[in-house]
Amino acid sequence: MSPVPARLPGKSRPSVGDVAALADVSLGTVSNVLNHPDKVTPDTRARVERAIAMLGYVPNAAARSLVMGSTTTIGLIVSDLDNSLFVDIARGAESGAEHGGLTLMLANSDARIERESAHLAMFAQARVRGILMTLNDAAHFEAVARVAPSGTPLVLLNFSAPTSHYCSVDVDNALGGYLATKHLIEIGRRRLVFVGGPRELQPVVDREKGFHTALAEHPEVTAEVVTPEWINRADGWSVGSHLASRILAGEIDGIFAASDLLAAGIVQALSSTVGVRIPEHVAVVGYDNNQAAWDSPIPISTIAQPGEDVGRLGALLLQEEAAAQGDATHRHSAVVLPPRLVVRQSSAGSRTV
Amino acid sequence: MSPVPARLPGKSRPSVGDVAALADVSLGTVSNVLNHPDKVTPDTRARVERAIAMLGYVPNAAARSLVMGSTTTIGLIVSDLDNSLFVDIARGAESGAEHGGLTLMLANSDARIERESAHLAMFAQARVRGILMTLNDAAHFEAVARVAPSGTPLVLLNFSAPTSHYCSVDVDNALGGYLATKHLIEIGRRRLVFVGGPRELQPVVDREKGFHTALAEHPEVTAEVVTPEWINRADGWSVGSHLASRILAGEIDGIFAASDLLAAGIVQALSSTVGVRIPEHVAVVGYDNNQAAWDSPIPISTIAQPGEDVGRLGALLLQEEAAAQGDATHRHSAVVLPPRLVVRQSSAGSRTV
DNA sequence: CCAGGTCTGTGAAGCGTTTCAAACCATAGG
DNA sequence: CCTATGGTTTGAAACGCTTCACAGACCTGG
Repeated sequence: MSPVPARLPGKSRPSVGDVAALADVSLGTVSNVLNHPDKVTPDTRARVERAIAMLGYVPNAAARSLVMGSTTTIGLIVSDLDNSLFVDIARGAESGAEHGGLTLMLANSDARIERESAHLAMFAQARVRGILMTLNDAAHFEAVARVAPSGTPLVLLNFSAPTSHYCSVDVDNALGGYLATKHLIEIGRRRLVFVGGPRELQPVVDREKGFHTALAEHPEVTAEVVTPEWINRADGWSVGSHLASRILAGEIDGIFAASDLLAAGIVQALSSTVGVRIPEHVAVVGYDNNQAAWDSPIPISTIAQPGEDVGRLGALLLQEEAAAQGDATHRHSAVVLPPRLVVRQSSAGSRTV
Repeated sequence: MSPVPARLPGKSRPSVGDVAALADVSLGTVSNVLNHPDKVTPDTRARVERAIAMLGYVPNAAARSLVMGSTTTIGLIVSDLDNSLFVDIARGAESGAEHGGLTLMLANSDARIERESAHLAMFAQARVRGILMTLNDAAHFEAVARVAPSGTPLVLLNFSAPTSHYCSVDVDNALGGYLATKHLIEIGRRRLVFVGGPRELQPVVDREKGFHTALAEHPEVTAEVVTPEWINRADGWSVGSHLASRILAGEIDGIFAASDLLAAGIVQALSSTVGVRIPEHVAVVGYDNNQAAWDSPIPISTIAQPGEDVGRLGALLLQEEAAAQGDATHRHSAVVLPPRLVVRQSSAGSRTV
């Protein structure tokens, strides 16, 4: 009665053999029903399918991949599931994988090298078709390059491969920095501050580079750089507090922060400073388009990263590379996607002074 | 020179056989070096290990699990990676798995039944040791119960199994509702509103239940219930706008919202209403301890869910159940964890009126 | 010098699949 | 009635690994 077949305690799961016996056909036929249904007479197929249903047979992926010599899975290692950018990337990667009939296995490394290595090793043992991996800095890259399983295509995400041994999909952080700065200048700001993080974070360094590029085009704009310890809300808060008096003094009228959390902290600090108005006295632009940006009391302008595109494109590149295995003609490509500016209240309109 | 062995294009990956040949030992010995190093003489072991390194040999998990008859992996299906609660659960599950020497495979279903089924099927084929799965409502449970692979332990998370066929780890939403309401009453509020979501969401229904339980203990408190279409920020915003005038009129002095997003929307709407002060005129408590709650201009009191504990405990229960496979003495347990109140500015201190 | 015991290392069997050459069967044409 | 013809079905081989009963080497004490 129950669709769930009661399996005797001692009995292990049914195999093709059991199905074949029940349907009174050979092993090969059962396999054909599963993989080449058209090669089997309709009524034989029906008999086999009934047997499969009765036994609750589920193919064993391990056995299949053993004989096939490859799996139908790709692995993705992300560095921080708490950051919505990486969730977007995961989403994109999943859709890219699905497009090629593959399934995605997701692993979270918390940006810790030993966890990255462990997951890499695990994926290698699982003989995944390929591995997607987000990376934040050069140190991690080196560690990864050392242990990366040869023979398994690896595509780097959110990072530009310094060597031509890997494909990569990155977002143009310099362009993002340029866009943010340009925007501040275009709405009339002339005294800018870049608030960045530690030098180890390559993306932050690149964003600052874009900041300076935009400035180079506008000699009339003055600029300075503040480097907090990290790029969280708390860091933003203390930077904001420090800057408040100078803003009131008119020495600063535009802030570009290297992350939305940083920007949100700054906005929070400034909002609670009597007399400072955003965006009238100072315009603020963040980076990432995190929830923190639109969730802020004063919604914050930001640079949005195309996370889903990064993931999807990475998955596609991976499949391309996997298909070209052994074919020496494959050239690793380093794709760089453009971010885009999202204007919100924190930098709306032009200067009121 | 390079630690990465250049594999000839046509040649496939090395197997135990290749290692054995190079090290001049038998297959069994290589296997022993890998799995029972103590059964092998130190220098034989060294020879084998050198061969492994030279060839860049990586064991094939499929072949191993085929002969072993089981894998060392457990699967987790979460319904929404954008919600930090589920990320917490994933973290906990990972640590619980690790504790038992297992690895976690993470899949995201976006709360769509067809994706849940697909992942369930995929895990079944992969012969995972067991499956952890977050569930939001009874409809999903029924769909899942229909397709759940028999023979693979399944533990439900964030959901209380209505039947005794599954273990489950849930959070006591009624208690959470009770705690929130009790808190509002204790800081002196007497005219409360519960803002909930649609009836399909069991957790919301339970939270409301707790609301009424607390009220029953305090006949002097009046209460009403508002049911927006959904529980997002936008819904909160419109509820807040509606309620503003009544708050000014003194008809309402405490709000318990079924989610932090809802609460954040309400706070946002009220903050922009001239004359309404939080918490002086109205105290607000949310639910979930999402980023939205502490990120709000006025940090919002909330009920924090022990997501990591849910995940970790789930993983442990799963291992217990897997170990007891076939042993009829295993009783499925339905664990219910208590949430806890986090007081922030939105309900700080006592009434000022 | 030999019986008995202790370690090491061996190699065949088997795990659940897919594939592919060969066997089978029925039908149609000569 | 015999032989091609073509579509179905068969079953052995192979995938990479672990296990386990055994063989070989070495040592110990009598």
